[in-house]
Amino acid sequence: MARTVGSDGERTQAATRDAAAALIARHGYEAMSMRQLAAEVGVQAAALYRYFPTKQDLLYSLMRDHMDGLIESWKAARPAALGPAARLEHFVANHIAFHVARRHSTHVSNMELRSLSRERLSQVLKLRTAYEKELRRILRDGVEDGAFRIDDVALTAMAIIQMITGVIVWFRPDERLSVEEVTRNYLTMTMRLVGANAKQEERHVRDRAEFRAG
Amino acid sequence: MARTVGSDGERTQAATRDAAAALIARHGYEAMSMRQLAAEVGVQAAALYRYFPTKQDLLYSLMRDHMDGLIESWKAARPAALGPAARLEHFVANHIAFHVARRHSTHVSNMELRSLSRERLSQVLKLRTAYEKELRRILRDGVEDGAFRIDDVALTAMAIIQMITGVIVWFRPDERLSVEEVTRNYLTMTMRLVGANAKQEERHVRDRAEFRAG
DNA sequence: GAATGAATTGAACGTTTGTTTTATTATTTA
DNA sequence: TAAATAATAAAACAAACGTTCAATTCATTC
Repeated sequence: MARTVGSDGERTQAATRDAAAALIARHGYEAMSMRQLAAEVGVQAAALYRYFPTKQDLLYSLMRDHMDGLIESWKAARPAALGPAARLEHFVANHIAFHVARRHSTHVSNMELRSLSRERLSQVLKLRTAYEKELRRILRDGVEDGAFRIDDVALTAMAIIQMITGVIVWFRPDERLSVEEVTRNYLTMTMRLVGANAKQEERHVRDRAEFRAG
Repeated sequence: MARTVGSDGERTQAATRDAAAALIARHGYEAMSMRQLAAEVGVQAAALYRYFPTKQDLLYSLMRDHMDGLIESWKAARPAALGPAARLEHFVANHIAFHVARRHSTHVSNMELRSLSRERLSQVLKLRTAYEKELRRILRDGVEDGAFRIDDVALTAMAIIQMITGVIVWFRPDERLSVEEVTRNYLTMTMRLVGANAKQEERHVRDRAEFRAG
């Protein structure tokens, strides 16, 4: 036996990525064997090495794509000319939407950093830091123009990110709450968390209406 | 070679637990080998099997102890006769103090649930649920007596737990902020998150003073 | 000081691991 | 239709894995 009928490199590679994300999310990177992954894809283990030189290359590729996608998604969603409150709202909404839509790779990116080599770890962390910087910027702007009351911007940024990323730990889309309801709740909690006052909340609601109007 | 001079079962077992928590926290359960663990303890791998029948027994033991300790710690710290706001404050403070003091086993308990067998997983989850129930109770009480403004108690409880457990992801005790400062920040954020109003905040400050006085 | 039990070593077991190599077949190109 | 290339299977590799077992030495008790 060798090449099979209907075999297609691109399809195999894509199927490998999907299956790997799912398996690693469920069992962990170390617990997933290349043979197990290959079986899921419907191929022999050796075939995977045509697309990913090593197991760790596969992991890095998943993480890298996840982070690139996250940053890209925020670049596309972020409003340029709005006030801090409205920008924070967009940030939270985009973050939740992105992560809920990518539960598997989110789990991988959050849990398997320790399986990366030094250089690759620092590459991924660099992207992560850049992303977090966007949030800190929003918070700082909000403090400066009086929209937020925050004691420590860096600490608050970490708290918010932990909170809104944690959605995927308990949230199941087919249960009691919809993504929209969950997002609305987290938006409310976030705005309170940063001490956005009522007056400010009114203002950002107005901003949002203007933004959506065009 | 066989029994070594000064060897002591209890000491070896305790050292094994500590080393295992540290190694699993750093490299993951699957990535830690029994030989690696034994080397850390200063013993041969076979010796570990005198104290833990299998590798998974060791993991379960760590998690079990962690959860038991957490619940025990809350039982000892929780104030009986105070209002929701004061009780919430105690909950958050105790949670952060406990987890910061036990970074390693916290990491293990949060990351390695998937390596447990079905029955053991459900045992640990049962404890976890019981603990979370305590928080939900506080939140519900606060909603009922008007101290908190909360849309969804279950969702808010998860958000708070994710947020305050996340401390150990970024916090290092030897850096910019002390545990006390960090805790104070998280307390403020939590109280705002649940919509505790100023009037209520005053009240719980008074409660706290009374609690500490008596 | 002999007997008993506790603590550990060292070697070995069968599996499984990530990965490489070689051969073979399917598809595409000329 | 022949040649070239892409995609895979099958088998094999050494290394590492969790675990077991018998032998051996330290510590304690009588």
